[in-house]
Amino acid sequence: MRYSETHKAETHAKLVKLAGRALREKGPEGLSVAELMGSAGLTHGGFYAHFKSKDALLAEALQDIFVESNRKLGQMTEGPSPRAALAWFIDSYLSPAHRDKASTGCPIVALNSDLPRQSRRFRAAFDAGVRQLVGNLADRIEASGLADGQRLATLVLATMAGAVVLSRAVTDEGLSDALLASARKNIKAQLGLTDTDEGAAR
Amino acid sequence: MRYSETHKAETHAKLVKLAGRALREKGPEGLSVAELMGSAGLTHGGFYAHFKSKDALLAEALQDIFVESNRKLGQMTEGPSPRAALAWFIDSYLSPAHRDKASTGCPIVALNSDLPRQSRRFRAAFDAGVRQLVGNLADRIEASGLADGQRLATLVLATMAGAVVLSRAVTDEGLSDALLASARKNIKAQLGLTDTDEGAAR
DNA sequence: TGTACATCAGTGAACGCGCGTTCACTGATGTAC
DNA sequence: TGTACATCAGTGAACGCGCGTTCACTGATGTAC
Repeated sequence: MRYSETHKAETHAKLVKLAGRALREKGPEGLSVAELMGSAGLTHGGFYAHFKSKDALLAEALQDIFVESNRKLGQMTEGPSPRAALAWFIDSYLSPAHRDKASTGCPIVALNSDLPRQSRRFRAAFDAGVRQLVGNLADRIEASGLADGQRLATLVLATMAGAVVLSRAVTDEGLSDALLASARKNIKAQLGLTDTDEGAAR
Repeated sequence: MRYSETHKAETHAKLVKLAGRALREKGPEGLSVAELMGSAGLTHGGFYAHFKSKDALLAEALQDIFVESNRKLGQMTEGPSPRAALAWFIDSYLSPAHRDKASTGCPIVALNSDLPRQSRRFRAAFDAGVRQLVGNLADRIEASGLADGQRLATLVLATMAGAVVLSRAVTDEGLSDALLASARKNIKAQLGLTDTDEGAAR
């Protein structure tokens, strides 16, 4: 079975994408090499033609997740005014949809408590990703006319991540929704944005 | 080797305490039965004289952690004025010491991303613990003369947990310290407390 | 008072299982001659 | 044009390991007679 020239690279990319989702759903320990390969329609032995080790895969998958997150944030803020874009980002981050779908959500929420037990490599990728995201968000905040973007961005991201974390932990859905809504309102107020639900909330 | 009447209960309590620390340090999957028993000076076989299963231990350890957390919060708020007590709690939650010692810290920060993969029993214990903590905090907030304690307490806890989560993820210590400091300032401002570092911060 | 027996927290060998990793192999196709 | 060989993504059996869990056993002490 000879394959096309791009075939291996395509398989590799597919594995990274699948791993990114499995990583956020099941965590680094829960992601199994055999299961991942199976989900791509392959057998476990082929894994090592693509990655040096499971840890190498995890780091690559995490990098890809952050690249994707930053790309999405960039996309969001292309069209509308900086203020509307910011409101939209906050609404979508603090939406019940984000809470309910960890597999495509923010890695900070999905992976933070696994972090201390992971390899230096993985933690470095995480750190770099967070910095990028904060920097990106800081730019949007300053574009909205606010000073001290870096500090505000860090604070906003921490608050949003904490709110989603807690909203996932709480069993009562009404309470969980209320928490997200009140976080949306609170953060927007702090950024001087009006809470008109311009974005994707609810 | 016959033991005193209270011996078994003492051993049981000791195991729960040790498990509570190991749980926050290594996570539910990282905590090994054999290692736990070894750390108590026992062999792994004896475990099942104390707990029906590993999962039963995890749930019991988690309950104990939350009981302890609530006890501490109660203690803190006994002596001083409600406002000073609240400031003290915020400072100690957002302290570098809390960031650096997960094994005795807040379970929300240490365990949140493991939660979705745990048993119903474990998640129920977590949920109950969070509710207690929120209720407890809401009481302190209302005692400080603020309305809407429940909503504020949830928001404050989410923001604090998010800040510690992020401060643990960031490698740069200066940046991590700054994040905690700015969260302290921000939360106190929202609660109408002056940021005079009345508590244990730095 | 002395002996036989019951108690029971803890021991340690053994189990089945899933994991990450290795490696000799396959087999369809491109290339050399 | 036809044959022999090289290529290489993927296969699948096998490995060593640590895990949670089971269970027959130990042995110091309290109790019964």
